[in-house]
Amino acid sequence: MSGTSRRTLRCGELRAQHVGQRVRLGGWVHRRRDLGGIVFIDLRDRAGLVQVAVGPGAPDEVRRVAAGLASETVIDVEGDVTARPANMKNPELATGDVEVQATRLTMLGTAVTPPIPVARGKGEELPAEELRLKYRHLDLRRPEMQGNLMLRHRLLQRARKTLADLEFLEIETPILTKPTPEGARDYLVPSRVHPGEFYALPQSPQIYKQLLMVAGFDRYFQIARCFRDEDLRNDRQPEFTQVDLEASFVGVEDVIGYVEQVLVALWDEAGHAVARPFPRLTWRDATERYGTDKPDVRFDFPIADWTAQVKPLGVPFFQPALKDGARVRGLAVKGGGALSRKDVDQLAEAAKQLGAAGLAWVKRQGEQVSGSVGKHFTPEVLGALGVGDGDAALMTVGPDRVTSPVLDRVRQEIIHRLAPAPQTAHAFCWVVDFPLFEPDAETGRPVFAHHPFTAPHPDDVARLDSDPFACRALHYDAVYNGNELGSGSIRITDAAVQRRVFAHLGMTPAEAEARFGFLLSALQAGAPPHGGFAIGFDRVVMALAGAESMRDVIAFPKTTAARALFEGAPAPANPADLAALHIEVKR
RNA sequence: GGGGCUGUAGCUCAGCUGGUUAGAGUGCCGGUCUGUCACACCGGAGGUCGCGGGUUCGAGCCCCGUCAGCCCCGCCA
Repeated sequence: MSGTSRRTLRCGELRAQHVGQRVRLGGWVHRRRDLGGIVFIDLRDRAGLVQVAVGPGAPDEVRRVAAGLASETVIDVEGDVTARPANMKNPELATGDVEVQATRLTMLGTAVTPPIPVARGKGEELPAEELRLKYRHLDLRRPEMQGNLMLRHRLLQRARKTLADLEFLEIETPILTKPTPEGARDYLVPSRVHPGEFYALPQSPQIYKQLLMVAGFDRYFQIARCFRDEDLRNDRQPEFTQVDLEASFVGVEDVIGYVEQVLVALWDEAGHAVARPFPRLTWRDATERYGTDKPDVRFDFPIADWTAQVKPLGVPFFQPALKDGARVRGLAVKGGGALSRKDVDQLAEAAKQLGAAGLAWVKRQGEQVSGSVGKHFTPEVLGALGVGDGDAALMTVGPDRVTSPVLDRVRQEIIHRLAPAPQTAHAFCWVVDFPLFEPDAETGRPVFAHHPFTAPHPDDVARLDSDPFACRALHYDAVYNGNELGSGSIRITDAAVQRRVFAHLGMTPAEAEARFGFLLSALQAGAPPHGGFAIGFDRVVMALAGAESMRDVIAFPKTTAARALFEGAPAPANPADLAALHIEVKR
């Protein structure tokens, strides 16, 4: 299959079975070892490395070319595949049992000395990320990056096949869409033919896929590129890929079932067996036990409410907050005695940065109790909290909105520092029963926690106006080892309910009509019950590739300042082009 | 928008309390070498210490500003 008119097969595909054959190879000079009388060339392509030998018996022309080959030159080699003598095999190389004795050798593409190395020694540091992005064509040649992108390809194919087998139809939706006032900032595209008007790049195909359900396509999916003009993170790029799906005549169970099948297939593609169904926990339990809506449930190490046990101890650090009705919450750390004073100080510093008053700690060594609030605790009290010999307790006090993120962070840091054995390698879970509203950061007024098309929980619809914060949404998140892999919901299909929701967002009926009239009129045209999900595909690849950064699973990613260093985007526009778009730039 | 870390040879880094001519490994160039696989050995070239300003007799090192990359908070319906 890999053969062409200019090669027999790929370099990395050679095996003992090819011994005796004459082959023609094309590839990049990975490394060259010139021993004088004999030259070895490691020739590389996407399949791997093979050693080409140019010995004293090779034609003079071949020896002359081999002696002058620079790294990363593209060459065309013809030669005989020979078995290596036993003591000259290289077990670290898939092709290490054989080598190619070159009989013909030509340079196809000369290469200047690469500014960053492609071939890297064991333990050698990677070049600065800035340089890796600037010389992306070289960075992408590295076997690690080739492996990441080849895995990404296989996962994409597997997602497609899995959904197609489940009778989902792959349908494309527009990239030039309508700006939306809510949610993330839009990337805007000016219209040439309509002065002063703009398209937006989609933040997700949300409304389109709902329209496809109204149109009767029943099950839709798309490998969708999405765009959000927000500040970036290690796992957030301004353009990213979702495995987006939507289905009709479904409930929460159906959608969760489809998504589990896709995720299990993707993990299988990467060689990991994962059991279904995934465990579920409610949003309330997740935030109570883990302090976050994306808990890492690989570790059975929950946050506990210790208010009842700690309040009677009269610890000065806790008293003022306890008077205001706050709770003391903490973590019983098995083996926490191993945490150094420096560890604890750093944890406390991190806690303060997240708004905690501080982080109180106690260590128990037999009958000895020490720590910042140690003198208030006895072994008996600690035992009741689950803190045994050699363990530690870390705790803080305050409103849940502060203690939850603080203890989430502390819990993650402790897992990182003490590196306990996980109970499972691949811990999926569903977080369900999210609240429909959350308080606005400034006004405290209820605002939608998700997008405004999410259906309220049927048991809570009656409380929509009277007690909005108590209303749950038919919204669910897929979480893997503490990472949110995606979210979805059952949608509102009643136009009247959808109008009420828009009114909740502070939109007048006229505004709702102007912004979402096309959705409202669709819902009145006979809308089936429907719901869906979007899997953050880049995060899936990150997890399965073991990549530290999303940039390592995207061929041409942006920097944290949303720049493309390779091609140099964004860039100032030509004044004539701006004029044609009716745009004047103020600086 | 805010905070932190980093920026010294092509690359990865060291550079003490501010003090003479800024170092190492690797890559590159030249040489020796017939079994290496990060080949080995000998020799050599290579520096706007990110950029701008300031303090000082003197700045890679201290101060201010700025740019870039990375990490985090805000943000991401």
